[in-house]
Amino acid sequence: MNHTERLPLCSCEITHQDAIEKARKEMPQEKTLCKAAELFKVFGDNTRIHILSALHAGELCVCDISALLNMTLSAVSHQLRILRQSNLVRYRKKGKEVFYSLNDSHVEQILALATEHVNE
Amino acid sequence: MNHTERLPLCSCEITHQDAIEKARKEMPQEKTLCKAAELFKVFGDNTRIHILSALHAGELCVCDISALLNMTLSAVSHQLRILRQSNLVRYRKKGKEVFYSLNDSHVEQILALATEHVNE
DNA sequence: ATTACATTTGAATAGTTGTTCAACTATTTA
DNA sequence: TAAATAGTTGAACAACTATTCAAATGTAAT
Repeated sequence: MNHTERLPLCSCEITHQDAIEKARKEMPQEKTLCKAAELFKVFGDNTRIHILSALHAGELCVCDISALLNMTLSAVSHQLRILRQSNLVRYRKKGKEVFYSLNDSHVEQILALATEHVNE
Repeated sequence: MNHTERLPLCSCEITHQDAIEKARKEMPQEKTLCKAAELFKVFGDNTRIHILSALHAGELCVCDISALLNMTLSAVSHQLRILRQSNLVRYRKKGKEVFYSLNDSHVEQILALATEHVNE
């Protein structure tokens, strides 16, 4: 018995092995896809995409974002932490204020492509 | 008393009104951002992004996808429903089989941009 | 030092989401 | 018509996530 054989979880008998092999070869490597999913997960939240979109116009302090989105400072700060951890934003401190800005030109491209898509 | 006045949820006194106004003017409209967030939410799942990536190589039946991702038919079918509802995939039936394929060239562009991003 | 204020953080909670399991369609074949 | 098979669907459960609240930082002004 060949223990390296994949045990298919589906009960299908008919699979198109050539098509499957083609897909397997052409797909990006596992790690890349996982990272991409993580990236999209960050974009896939209404608050965060509003923050990113706002920062596209220029840097803002946490208070500005809070006022702009009409959300509590705490909620905004929590989301900013996630954006920081994903390296999508950077920040600089000036006195008591913290100014955030976009960290990566990819962000703007991805945003632009998405808004283009949703506008058909 | 002006009831149209926004009640800021943050306790900040210092906001940069000009920066806020600039952001407000330049941001896409609310509906667009929400739709974009919904789109990214769909991309932001490991299973779904694997499916989309696999379909980039060509159409596959549900059983193929199930075998390729080593997941149950049911789990795959549930995710395919979400992809269908988002108009990201289309399908054609042939006998008992259902073949899925990508529905939109934007999908491929967004995927490509994301993989480019995660590879620094 | 003390106060004031912008921001962060941790815990708690409510809501969302992905997978599984079992039952159900729909199509083909015998 | 009956059996077999590819796929779908709904309910249930576990895992995750966004917001709130309260408390804690850190910086500037008094």
